[in-house]
Amino acid sequence: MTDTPDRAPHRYVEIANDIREAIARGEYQVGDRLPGENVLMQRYGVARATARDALAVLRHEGLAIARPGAGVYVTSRKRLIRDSTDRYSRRQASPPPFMTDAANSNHEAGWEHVSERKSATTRVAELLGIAVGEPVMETAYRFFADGSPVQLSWSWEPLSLTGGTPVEQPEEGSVTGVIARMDAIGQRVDRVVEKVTARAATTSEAERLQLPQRGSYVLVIERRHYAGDLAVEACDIVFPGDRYELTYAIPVPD
Amino acid sequence: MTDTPDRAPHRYVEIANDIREAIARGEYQVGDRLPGENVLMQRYGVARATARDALAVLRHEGLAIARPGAGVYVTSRKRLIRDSTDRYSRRQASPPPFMTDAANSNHEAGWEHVSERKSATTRVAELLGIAVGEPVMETAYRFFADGSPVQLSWSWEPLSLTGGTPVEQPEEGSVTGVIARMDAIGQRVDRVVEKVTARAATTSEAERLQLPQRGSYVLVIERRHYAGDLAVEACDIVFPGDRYELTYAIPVPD
DNA sequence: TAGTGGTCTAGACCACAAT
DNA sequence: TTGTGGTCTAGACCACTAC
Repeated sequence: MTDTPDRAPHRYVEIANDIREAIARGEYQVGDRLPGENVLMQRYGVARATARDALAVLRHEGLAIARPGAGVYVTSRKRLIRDSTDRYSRRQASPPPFMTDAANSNHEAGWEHVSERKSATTRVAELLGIAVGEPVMETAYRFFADGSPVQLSWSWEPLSLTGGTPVEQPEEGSVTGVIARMDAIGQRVDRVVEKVTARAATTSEAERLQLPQRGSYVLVIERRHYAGDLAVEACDIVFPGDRYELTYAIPVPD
Repeated sequence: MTDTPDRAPHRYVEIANDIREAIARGEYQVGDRLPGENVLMQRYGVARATARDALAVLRHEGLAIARPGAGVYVTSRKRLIRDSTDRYSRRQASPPPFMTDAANSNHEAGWEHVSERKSATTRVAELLGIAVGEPVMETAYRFFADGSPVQLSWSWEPLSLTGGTPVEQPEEGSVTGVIARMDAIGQRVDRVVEKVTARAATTSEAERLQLPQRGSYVLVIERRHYAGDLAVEACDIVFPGDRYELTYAIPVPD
Protein backbone atom coordinates (compact mmCIF):
# COMPACT_ATOMS: atom_id res chain seq x y z
CA MET A 1 0.00 0.00 0.00
CA THR A 2 1.06 3.56 -0.56
CA ASP A 3 3.00 5.09 2.26
CA THR A 4 1.32 8.44 2.83
CA PRO A 5 3.78 11.07 4.09
CA ASP A 6 1.60 11.56 7.17
CA ARG A 7 3.69 14.47 8.39
CA ALA A 8 2.88 15.82 11.82
CA PRO A 9 -0.20 18.03 11.46
CA HIS A 10 0.21 21.59 12.63
CA ARG A 11 -1.67 22.67 15.71
CA TYR A 12 -3.28 25.69 14.12
CA VAL A 13 -4.56 23.61 11.21
CA GLU A 14 -6.09 21.06 13.57
CA ILE A 15 -7.82 23.76 15.56
CA ALA A 16 -9.11 25.42 12.40
CA ASN A 17 -10.39 22.05 11.18
CA ASP A 18 -12.21 21.44 14.47
CA ILE A 19 -14.00 24.76 14.25
CA ARG A 20 -14.75 24.38 10.55
CA GLU A 21 -16.32 21.00 11.17
CA ALA A 22 -18.35 22.37 14.07
CA ILE A 23 -19.70 25.03 11.72
CA ALA A 24 -20.47 22.37 9.11
CA ARG A 25 -22.30 20.32 11.74
CA GLY A 26 -24.43 23.34 12.48
CA GLU A 27 -23.12 23.89 16.00
CA TYR A 28 -22.49 27.48 14.98
CA GLN A 29 -24.99 29.30 12.79
CA VAL A 30 -24.47 32.39 10.66
CA GLY A 31 -24.00 35.33 13.01
CA ASP A 32 -23.06 33.16 15.99
CA ARG A 33 -19.98 33.95 17.98
CA LEU A 34 -17.09 31.50 17.68
CA PRO A 35 -14.66 30.61 20.47
CA GLY A 36 -12.15 33.48 20.61
CA GLU A 37 -8.40 33.53 21.00
CA ASN A 38 -8.54 33.30 24.79
CA VAL A 39 -10.92 30.34 24.76
CA LEU A 40 -8.85 28.47 22.21
CA MET A 41 -5.66 29.06 24.24
CA GLN A 42 -7.21 27.41 27.25
CA ARG A 43 -9.14 24.70 25.42
CA TYR A 44 -6.16 23.53 23.35
CA GLY A 45 -3.36 24.65 25.64
CA VAL A 46 -1.67 26.72 22.94
CA ALA A 47 -0.11 30.16 22.81
CA ARG A 48 -1.94 33.24 21.70
CA ALA A 49 -0.31 33.30 18.24
CA THR A 50 -1.31 29.71 17.52
CA ALA A 51 -4.96 30.27 18.43
CA ARG A 52 -4.81 33.39 16.32
CA ASP A 53 -3.36 31.50 13.35
CA ALA A 54 -6.22 29.02 13.54
CA LEU A 55 -8.82 31.78 13.41
CA ALA A 56 -6.85 33.44 10.59
CA VAL A 57 -7.38 30.34 8.47
CA LEU A 58 -11.16 30.60 8.89
CA ARG A 59 -11.12 34.34 8.32
CA HIS A 60 -9.22 33.92 5.09
CA GLU A 61 -11.64 31.26 3.91
CA GLY A 62 -14.43 33.77 4.41
CA LEU A 63 -16.07 31.53 7.01
CA ALA A 64 -15.55 33.91 9.92
CA ILE A 65 -14.98 37.58 10.52
CA ALA A 66 -13.26 39.17 13.49
CA ARG A 67 -14.93 42.16 15.08
CA PRO A 68 -12.23 43.85 17.18
CA GLY A 69 -13.36 44.27 20.74
CA ALA A 70 -16.36 42.01 20.19
CA GLY A 71 -15.29 38.55 19.02
CA VAL A 72 -15.16 36.29 15.98
CA TYR A 73 -18.41 35.56 14.19
CA VAL A 74 -19.67 33.15 11.53
CA THR A 75 -20.32 34.98 8.26
CA SER A 76 -23.00 34.43 5.64
CA ARG A 77 -22.03 32.05 2.86
CA LYS A 78 -24.52 33.33 0.30
CA ARG A 79 -23.05 35.03 -2.75
CA LEU A 80 -24.77 37.77 -4.69
CA ILE A 81 -25.08 36.94 -8.36
CA ARG A 82 -24.16 39.42 -11.06
CA ASP A 83 -25.48 38.03 -14.33
CA SER A 84 -24.12 39.62 -17.50
CA THR A 85 -26.89 38.02 -19.57
CA ASP A 86 -29.45 40.65 -20.63
CA ARG A 87 -27.55 43.14 -18.50
CA TYR A 88 -26.45 45.13 -21.51
CA SER A 89 -29.43 45.73 -23.76
CA ARG A 90 -31.15 48.63 -25.47
CA ARG A 91 -34.31 48.16 -23.43
CA GLN A 92 -34.42 50.74 -20.68
CA ALA A 93 -33.41 48.71 -17.64
CA SER A 94 -36.13 48.67 -15.01
CA PRO A 95 -35.35 47.90 -12.29
CA PRO A 96 -31.66 48.75 -12.71
CA PRO A 97 -29.33 45.73 -13.00
CA PHE A 98 -27.96 45.99 -9.47
CA MET A 99 -31.42 45.71 -7.95
CA THR A 100 -31.89 42.43 -9.81
CA ASP A 101 -28.53 41.19 -8.49
CA ALA A 102 -29.64 41.98 -4.96
CA ALA A 103 -33.15 40.59 -5.36
CA ASN A 104 -32.24 37.56 -3.22
CA SER A 105 -31.26 39.57 -0.19
CA ASN A 106 -33.81 40.28 2.50
CA HIS A 107 -33.05 43.85 3.41
CA GLU A 108 -33.31 46.81 1.10
CA ALA A 109 -30.63 47.43 -1.50
CA GLY A 110 -29.49 50.74 -2.86
CA TRP A 111 -26.55 52.88 -3.85
CA GLU A 112 -24.88 56.22 -3.44
CA HIS A 113 -23.03 58.08 -6.17
CA VAL A 114 -21.18 61.28 -6.90
CA SER A 115 -20.22 62.69 -10.30
CA GLU A 116 -17.33 65.05 -10.89
CA ARG A 117 -15.52 66.58 -13.84
CA LYS A 118 -11.91 65.47 -13.88
CA SER A 119 -8.88 65.27 -16.10
CA ALA A 120 -7.99 61.88 -17.49
CA THR A 121 -5.19 60.16 -15.62
CA THR A 122 -2.71 58.01 -17.51
CA ARG A 123 -4.77 54.92 -16.88
CA VAL A 124 -8.16 56.46 -17.72
CA ALA A 125 -6.70 57.96 -20.88
CA GLU A 126 -5.44 54.55 -21.91
CA LEU A 127 -8.78 52.90 -21.17
CA LEU A 128 -10.74 55.45 -23.19
CA GLY A 129 -8.16 55.93 -25.92
CA ILE A 130 -7.90 59.67 -25.28
CA ALA A 131 -5.04 62.01 -24.34
CA VAL A 132 -3.87 62.36 -20.76
CA GLY A 133 -5.50 65.42 -19.20
CA GLU A 134 -8.57 65.41 -21.44
CA PRO A 135 -11.76 66.24 -19.49
CA VAL A 136 -13.85 63.27 -18.33
CA MET A 137 -16.90 62.79 -16.15
CA GLU A 138 -16.01 60.54 -13.23
CA THR A 139 -18.82 58.92 -11.27
CA ALA A 140 -18.02 57.00 -8.10
CA TYR A 141 -20.60 54.50 -6.83
CA ARG A 142 -21.04 52.43 -3.72
CA PHE A 143 -23.72 49.76 -3.64
CA PHE A 144 -25.36 48.30 -0.55
CA ALA A 145 -27.27 45.08 0.13
CA ASP A 146 -28.35 43.71 3.47
CA GLY A 147 -27.24 47.01 4.92
CA SER A 148 -23.56 46.53 4.11
CA PRO A 149 -21.48 47.72 1.15
CA VAL A 150 -21.04 45.03 -1.50
CA GLN A 151 -19.70 46.84 -4.54
CA LEU A 152 -17.60 49.85 -5.46
CA SER A 153 -17.23 51.32 -8.90
CA TRP A 154 -15.76 54.22 -10.77
CA SER A 155 -17.05 55.12 -14.21
CA TRP A 156 -15.42 57.47 -16.69
CA GLU A 157 -16.90 59.03 -19.81
CA PRO A 158 -15.09 61.44 -22.13
CA LEU A 159 -16.70 64.88 -21.95
CA SER A 160 -15.76 65.35 -25.59
CA LEU A 161 -18.77 63.09 -26.22
CA THR A 162 -21.24 63.97 -23.46
CA GLY A 163 -20.24 67.51 -22.45
CA GLY A 164 -23.15 69.96 -22.77
CA THR A 165 -25.66 67.23 -23.68
CA PRO A 166 -28.65 66.20 -21.52
CA VAL A 167 -26.85 62.95 -20.58
CA GLU A 168 -23.67 64.60 -19.30
CA GLN A 169 -24.57 63.63 -15.72
CA PRO A 170 -24.94 59.81 -15.63
CA GLU A 171 -27.40 59.75 -12.74
CA GLU A 172 -29.26 63.04 -13.15
CA GLY A 173 -31.22 62.88 -16.41
CA SER A 174 -34.43 61.06 -17.32
CA VAL A 175 -32.54 58.52 -19.42
CA THR A 176 -30.52 55.98 -17.41
CA GLY A 177 -27.95 53.37 -18.33
CA VAL A 178 -24.89 53.86 -20.48
CA ILE A 179 -26.35 52.29 -23.62
CA ALA A 180 -29.60 54.30 -23.60
CA ARG A 181 -27.76 57.52 -22.75
CA MET A 182 -25.27 57.01 -25.55
CA ASP A 183 -28.11 56.23 -27.96
CA ALA A 184 -29.58 59.61 -27.00
CA ILE A 185 -26.49 61.38 -28.31
CA GLY A 186 -26.04 59.23 -31.38
CA GLN A 187 -23.36 56.86 -30.08
CA ARG A 188 -24.50 53.32 -30.77
CA VAL A 189 -22.94 50.92 -28.26
CA ASP A 190 -22.55 47.51 -29.87
CA ARG A 191 -20.14 45.76 -27.56
CA VAL A 192 -19.23 45.60 -23.87
CA VAL A 193 -15.93 44.07 -22.79
CA GLU A 194 -15.32 42.91 -19.22
CA LYS A 195 -11.94 41.85 -17.87
CA VAL A 196 -12.13 39.93 -14.61
CA THR A 197 -9.28 39.64 -12.14
CA ALA A 198 -8.78 38.88 -8.45
CA ARG A 199 -6.30 40.65 -6.22
CA ALA A 200 -5.66 41.77 -2.64
CA ALA A 201 -7.90 44.60 -1.47
CA THR A 202 -6.22 47.98 -1.14
CA THR A 203 -6.40 49.80 2.19
CA SER A 204 -9.03 52.19 0.89
CA GLU A 205 -11.12 49.43 -0.71
CA ALA A 206 -11.08 47.41 2.50
CA GLU A 207 -12.24 50.48 4.40
CA ARG A 208 -15.06 51.38 2.04
CA LEU A 209 -16.24 47.77 1.75
CA GLN A 210 -15.91 47.19 5.50
CA LEU A 211 -13.50 44.30 4.99
CA PRO A 212 -10.61 43.37 7.30
CA GLN A 213 -7.49 45.35 6.41
CA ARG A 214 -5.36 42.24 6.20
CA GLY A 215 -5.92 39.26 3.98
CA SER A 216 -8.98 40.49 2.09
CA TYR A 217 -9.20 39.91 -1.63
CA VAL A 218 -11.53 41.40 -4.20
CA LEU A 219 -12.98 40.49 -7.57
CA VAL A 220 -12.37 43.27 -10.07
CA ILE A 221 -14.09 43.95 -13.38
CA GLU A 222 -12.52 46.40 -15.81
CA ARG A 223 -15.39 47.21 -18.17
CA ARG A 224 -15.62 49.17 -21.38
CA HIS A 225 -18.62 50.14 -23.51
CA TYR A 226 -17.69 50.38 -27.20
CA ALA A 227 -19.44 52.05 -30.12
CA GLY A 228 -17.51 50.39 -32.90
CA ASP A 229 -13.87 50.97 -32.02
CA LEU A 230 -14.66 54.00 -29.87
CA ALA A 231 -14.61 53.48 -26.10
CA VAL A 232 -17.51 55.60 -24.81
CA GLU A 233 -17.24 54.49 -21.17
CA ALA A 234 -14.75 52.77 -18.91
CA CYS A 235 -15.48 51.46 -15.45
CA ASP A 236 -13.69 49.73 -12.59
CA ILE A 237 -15.96 47.54 -10.47
CA VAL A 238 -14.74 46.06 -7.19
CA PHE A 239 -16.52 43.29 -5.24
CA PRO A 240 -15.63 41.58 -1.97
CA GLY A 241 -14.04 38.36 -3.25
CA ASP A 242 -16.16 36.00 -1.20
CA ARG A 243 -19.50 37.77 -1.64
CA TYR A 244 -20.08 37.63 -5.38
CA GLU A 245 -20.54 35.32 -8.31
CA LEU A 246 -20.24 36.63 -11.88
CA THR A 247 -22.23 34.84 -14.58
CA TYR A 248 -21.53 34.99 -18.29
CA ALA A 249 -23.58 33.28 -20.98
CA ILE A 250 -21.71 32.85 -24.24
CA PRO A 251 -23.73 31.98 -27.33
CA VAL A 252 -22.15 29.45 -29.67
CA PRO A 253 -22.87 30.45 -33.29
CA ASP A 254 -23.97 27.87 -35.85
CA MET B 1 -9.56 72.45 8.25
CA THR B 2 -10.30 68.76 8.51
CA ASP B 3 -8.54 67.02 11.32
CA THR B 4 -7.20 63.84 9.77
CA PRO B 5 -7.16 60.99 12.29
CA ASP B 6 -3.43 60.51 11.66
CA ARG B 7 -3.29 57.45 13.82
CA ALA B 8 0.14 56.02 14.51
CA PRO B 9 1.14 53.91 11.51
CA HIS B 10 1.91 50.30 12.28
CA ARG B 11 5.50 49.16 11.98
CA TYR B 12 4.76 46.20 9.74
CA VAL B 13 2.81 48.43 7.32
CA GLU B 14 5.67 50.92 7.16
CA ILE B 15 8.17 48.20 6.45
CA ALA B 16 5.95 46.66 3.79
CA ASN B 17 5.52 50.10 2.20
CA ASP B 18 9.29 50.64 2.14
CA ILE B 19 9.87 47.37 0.35
CA ARG B 20 6.94 47.88 -2.02
CA GLU B 21 8.30 51.27 -3.02
CA ALA B 22 11.78 49.86 -3.50
CA ILE B 23 10.28 47.31 -5.88
CA ALA B 24 8.38 50.07 -7.68
CA ARG B 25 11.61 52.06 -8.01
CA GLY B 26 13.19 49.08 -9.67
CA GLU B 27 15.67 48.39 -6.89
CA TYR B 28 14.42 44.82 -6.93
CA GLN B 29 13.61 43.13 -10.22
CA VAL B 30 11.42 40.11 -10.85
CA GLY B 31 13.24 37.08 -9.45
CA ASP B 32 15.47 39.13 -7.15
CA ARG B 33 15.78 38.20 -3.53
CA LEU B 34 14.23 40.60 -1.02
CA PRO B 35 15.58 41.34 2.47
CA GLY B 36 14.48 38.41 4.64
CA GLU B 37 13.08 38.27 8.13
CA ASN B 38 16.50 38.38 9.78
CA VAL B 39 17.65 41.39 7.75
CA LEU B 40 14.46 43.31 8.48
CA MET B 41 14.76 42.55 12.22
CA GLN B 42 18.17 44.16 12.29
CA ARG B 43 17.50 46.97 9.84
CA TYR B 44 14.31 48.14 11.54
CA GLY B 45 15.00 46.88 15.05
CA VAL B 46 11.79 44.85 15.21
CA ALA B 47 10.89 41.39 16.40
CA ARG B 48 10.68 38.40 14.17
CA ALA B 49 6.88 38.42 14.01
CA THR B 50 6.77 42.04 12.90
CA ALA B 51 9.25 41.53 10.08
CA ARG B 52 7.28 38.48 9.14
CA ASP B 53 4.00 40.42 9.10
CA ALA B 54 5.55 42.97 6.75
CA LEU B 55 6.58 40.27 4.30
CA ALA B 56 3.15 38.65 4.67
CA VAL B 57 1.57 41.83 3.31
CA LEU B 58 3.68 41.64 0.17
CA ARG B 59 3.10 37.92 -0.18
CA HIS B 60 -0.65 38.40 0.01
CA GLU B 61 -0.50 41.15 -2.60
CA GLY B 62 1.18 38.70 -4.92
CA LEU B 63 4.30 40.89 -5.07
CA ALA B 64 6.58 38.41 -3.35
CA ILE B 65 6.77 34.70 -2.70
CA ALA B 66 8.59 32.97 0.15
CA ARG B 67 10.72 29.97 -0.70
CA PRO B 68 11.27 28.16 2.61
CA GLY B 69 14.94 27.66 3.26
CA ALA B 70 15.91 30.00 0.43
CA GLY B 71 14.44 33.47 0.95
CA VAL B 72 11.73 35.83 -0.27
CA TYR B 73 11.67 36.68 -3.97
CA VAL B 74 9.96 39.21 -6.22
CA THR B 75 7.34 37.50 -8.37
CA SER B 76 6.29 38.18 -11.93
CA ARG B 77 3.44 40.65 -12.28
CA LYS B 78 2.30 39.52 -15.72
CA ARG B 79 -1.12 37.90 -15.89
CA LEU B 80 -2.07 35.25 -18.40
CA ILE B 81 -5.16 36.23 -20.37
CA ARG B 82 -8.02 33.82 -20.90
CA ASP B 83 -10.26 35.35 -23.54
CA SER B 84 -13.73 33.87 -23.90
CA THR B 85 -14.22 35.60 -27.25
CA ASP B 86 -14.01 33.08 -30.09
CA ARG B 87 -13.08 30.47 -27.51
CA TYR B 88 -16.29 28.56 -28.04
CA SER B 89 -16.90 28.12 -31.73
CA ARG B 90 -17.65 25.31 -34.17
CA ARG B 91 -14.37 25.79 -35.98
CA GLN B 92 -11.92 23.14 -34.89
CA ALA B 93 -9.66 25.05 -32.51
CA SER B 94 -6.06 25.04 -33.68
CA PRO B 95 -4.02 25.70 -31.69
CA PRO B 96 -6.11 24.76 -28.65
CA PRO B 97 -7.40 27.74 -26.62
CA PHE B 98 -4.95 27.31 -23.76
CA MET B 99 -1.97 27.61 -26.11
CA THR B 100 -3.32 30.98 -27.24
CA ASP B 101 -3.71 32.08 -23.62
CA ALA B 102 -0.10 31.18 -22.97
CA ALA B 103 1.26 32.69 -26.18
CA ASN B 104 2.80 35.58 -24.25
CA SER B 105 4.95 33.40 -22.05
CA ASN B 106 8.52 32.67 -23.04
CA HIS B 107 8.87 29.05 -22.11
CA GLU B 108 6.89 26.20 -23.54
CA ALA B 109 3.31 25.64 -22.43
CA GLY B 110 1.49 22.37 -22.17
CA TRP B 111 -0.80 20.20 -20.14
CA GLU B 112 -1.32 16.81 -18.60
CA HIS B 113 -4.63 15.00 -18.32
CA VAL B 114 -6.21 11.80 -17.14
CA SER B 115 -9.68 10.48 -17.92
CA GLU B 116 -11.59 8.06 -15.75
CA ARG B 117 -15.09 6.60 -15.60
CA LYS B 118 -16.80 7.63 -12.38
CA SER B 119 -20.19 7.83 -10.74
CA ALA B 120 -21.76 11.26 -10.46
CA THR B 121 -21.39 12.84 -7.05
CA THR B 122 -24.19 15.00 -5.69
CA ARG B 123 -22.60 18.11 -7.09
CA VAL B 124 -21.77 16.68 -10.52
CA ALA B 125 -25.29 15.26 -10.77
CA GLU B 126 -26.71 18.68 -10.02
CA LEU B 127 -24.44 20.39 -12.55
CA LEU B 128 -25.36 17.96 -15.32
CA GLY B 129 -28.99 17.51 -14.35
CA ILE B 130 -28.65 13.74 -13.97
CA ALA B 131 -29.20 11.32 -11.10
CA VAL B 132 -26.58 10.80 -8.40
CA GLY B 133 -24.51 7.73 -9.23
CA GLU B 134 -25.04 7.89 -12.99
CA PRO B 135 -21.85 7.06 -14.91
CA VAL B 136 -19.79 10.02 -16.10
CA MET B 137 -16.41 10.52 -17.75
CA GLU B 138 -14.22 12.64 -15.51
CA THR B 139 -11.12 14.25 -17.00
CA ALA B 140 -8.66 16.04 -14.75
CA TYR B 141 -6.29 18.55 -16.34
CA ARG B 142 -3.29 20.50 -15.21
CA PHE B 143 -1.90 23.25 -17.43
CA PHE B 144 1.63 24.62 -17.36
CA ALA B 145 3.21 27.84 -18.61
CA ASP B 146 6.70 29.13 -17.96
CA GLY B 147 7.37 25.75 -16.40
CA SER B 148 4.94 26.17 -13.53
CA PRO B 149 1.31 25.03 -13.12
CA VAL B 150 -1.16 27.83 -13.88
CA GLN B 151 -4.52 26.09 -14.18
CA LEU B 152 -6.37 23.05 -12.88
CA SER B 153 -9.62 21.72 -14.21
CA TRP B 154 -12.01 18.85 -13.90
CA SER B 155 -14.47 18.11 -16.68
CA TRP B 156 -17.47 15.81 -16.49
CA GLU B 157 -19.55 14.40 -19.33
CA PRO B 158 -22.51 12.03 -18.91
CA LEU B 159 -21.66 8.63 -20.36
CA SER B 160 -25.32 8.28 -21.27
CA LEU B 161 -24.41 10.62 -24.14
CA THR B 162 -20.85 9.70 -25.05
CA GLY B 163 -20.46 6.12 -23.85
CA GLY B 164 -19.44 3.74 -26.64
CA THR B 165 -19.00 6.55 -29.19
CA PRO B 166 -15.67 7.58 -30.77
CA VAL B 167 -15.65 10.73 -28.62
CA GLU B 168 -16.04 8.97 -25.28
CA GLN B 169 -12.44 9.84 -24.35
CA PRO B 170 -12.11 13.66 -24.50
CA GLU B 171 -8.40 13.69 -25.29
CA GLU B 172 -7.96 10.47 -27.26
CA GLY B 173 -9.89 10.78 -30.51
CA SER B 174 -9.15 12.71 -33.68
CA VAL B 175 -11.84 15.29 -32.92
CA THR B 176 -10.98 17.68 -30.09
CA GLY B 177 -12.95 20.26 -28.18
CA VAL B 178 -16.30 19.76 -26.50
CA ILE B 179 -18.35 21.49 -29.21
CA ALA B 180 -16.84 19.56 -32.13
CA ARG B 181 -17.01 16.27 -30.23
CA MET B 182 -20.65 16.82 -29.32
CA ASP B 183 -21.42 17.75 -32.94
CA ALA B 184 -19.96 14.38 -33.91
CA ILE B 185 -22.60 12.57 -31.86
CA GLY B 186 -25.48 14.82 -32.82
CA GLN B 187 -25.54 17.08 -29.76
CA ARG B 188 -25.53 20.67 -30.97
CA VAL B 189 -24.01 22.94 -28.31
CA ASP B 190 -25.56 26.40 -28.61
CA ARG B 191 -24.59 28.01 -25.32
CA VAL B 192 -21.78 28.01 -22.79
CA VAL B 193 -22.34 29.44 -19.29
CA GLU B 194 -19.45 30.44 -17.06
CA LYS B 195 -19.83 31.39 -13.40
CA VAL B 196 -16.80 33.19 -11.97
CA THR B 197 -15.96 33.32 -8.26
CA ALA B 198 -12.92 33.93 -6.08
CA ARG B 199 -12.13 32.03 -2.90
CA ALA B 200 -9.31 30.78 -0.71
CA ALA B 201 -7.29 27.95 -2.25
CA THR B 202 -7.86 24.53 -0.74
CA THR B 203 -4.88 22.60 0.59
CA SER B 204 -4.84 20.31 -2.42
CA GLU B 205 -5.21 23.16 -4.91
CA ALA B 206 -2.35 25.07 -3.30
CA GLU B 207 -0.19 21.96 -3.55
CA ARG B 208 -0.97 21.20 -7.19
CA LEU B 209 -0.61 24.84 -8.24
CA GLN B 210 2.57 25.29 -6.15
CA LEU B 211 1.05 28.14 -4.17
CA PRO B 212 1.75 28.92 -0.51
CA GLN B 213 -0.51 26.90 1.78
CA ARG B 214 -1.63 29.98 3.66
CA GLY B 215 -3.26 33.06 2.24
CA SER B 216 -3.55 31.96 -1.39
CA TYR B 217 -6.73 32.66 -3.30
CA VAL B 218 -7.95 31.33 -6.62
CA LEU B 219 -10.22 32.39 -9.44
CA VAL B 220 -12.77 29.69 -10.16
CA ILE B 221 -14.90 29.16 -13.26
CA GLU B 222 -17.82 26.77 -13.13
CA ARG B 223 -18.59 26.12 -16.77
CA ARG B 224 -21.35 24.28 -18.56
CA HIS B 225 -21.84 23.45 -22.24
CA TYR B 226 -25.54 23.33 -23.16
CA ALA B 227 -27.30 21.80 -26.14
CA GLY B 228 -30.64 23.52 -25.66
CA ASP B 229 -31.59 22.81 -22.05
CA LEU B 230 -29.38 19.74 -21.88
CA ALA B 231 -26.07 20.12 -20.05
CA VAL B 232 -23.62 18.03 -22.08
CA GLU B 233 -20.53 18.99 -20.11
CA ALA B 234 -19.65 20.57 -16.77
CA CYS B 235 -16.24 21.77 -15.74
CA ASP B 236 -14.51 23.36 -12.76
CA ILE B 237 -11.52 25.52 -13.69
CA VAL B 238 -9.16 26.84 -11.03
CA PHE B 239 -6.56 29.59 -11.57
CA PRO B 240 -4.06 31.16 -9.19
CA GLY B 241 -5.86 34.38 -8.28
CA ASP B 242 -2.99 36.72 -9.11
CA ARG B 243 -1.85 35.04 -12.32
CA TYR B 244 -4.88 35.33 -14.58
CA GLU B 245 -7.22 37.74 -16.27
CA LEU B 246 -10.53 36.56 -17.73
CA THR B 247 -11.93 38.49 -20.69
CA TYR B 248 -15.56 38.46 -21.80
CA ALA B 249 -16.92 40.32 -24.81
CA ILE B 250 -20.67 40.81 -24.67
CA PRO B 251 -22.43 41.83 -27.89
CA VAL B 252 -25.17 44.42 -27.49
CA PRO B 253 -28.05 43.56 -29.86
CA ASP B 254 -29.72 46.27 -31.97
C1' DT C 1 27.17 23.64 7.75
C1' DA C 2 25.00 28.01 7.91
C1' DG C 3 21.00 30.50 6.90
C1' DT C 4 16.06 30.53 5.60
C1' DG C 5 11.20 30.72 6.33
C1' DG C 6 7.30 28.04 9.04
C1' DT C 7 5.65 27.12 13.44
C1' DC C 8 5.24 27.91 18.36
C1' DT C 9 5.71 29.68 23.34
C1' DA C 10 4.97 33.30 26.86
C1' DG C 11 4.57 37.20 27.80
C1' DA C 12 2.94 42.70 26.87
C1' DC C 13 0.22 47.13 25.64
C1' DC C 14 -3.41 49.17 22.98
C1' DA C 15 -8.09 50.74 21.05
C1' DC C 16 -12.43 49.41 21.01
C1' DA C 17 -17.06 46.83 22.06
C1' DA C 18 -20.08 45.31 25.33
C1' DT C 19 -21.87 45.75 29.86
C1' DT D 1 -14.85 47.97 33.85
C1' DT D 2 -13.96 43.74 31.56
C1' DG D 3 -12.88 41.23 27.64
C1' DT D 4 -11.86 41.33 22.71
C1' DG D 5 -8.95 41.17 18.74
C1' DG D 6 -4.66 43.82 16.65
C1' DT D 7 0.02 44.64 17.26
C1' DC D 8 4.54 43.69 19.14
C1' DT D 9 8.69 41.75 21.81
C1' DA D 10 12.09 38.03 22.65
C1' DG D 11 13.02 34.09 22.58
C1' DA D 12 12.84 28.68 20.56
C1' DC D 13 12.93 24.37 17.43
C1' DC D 14 12.23 22.46 12.92
C1' DA D 15 12.69 21.11 7.87
C1' DC D 16 14.58 22.63 4.10
C1' DT D 17 17.89 25.19 0.72
C1' DA D 18 22.24 26.63 -0.72
C1' DC D 19 26.91 26.22 -0.38
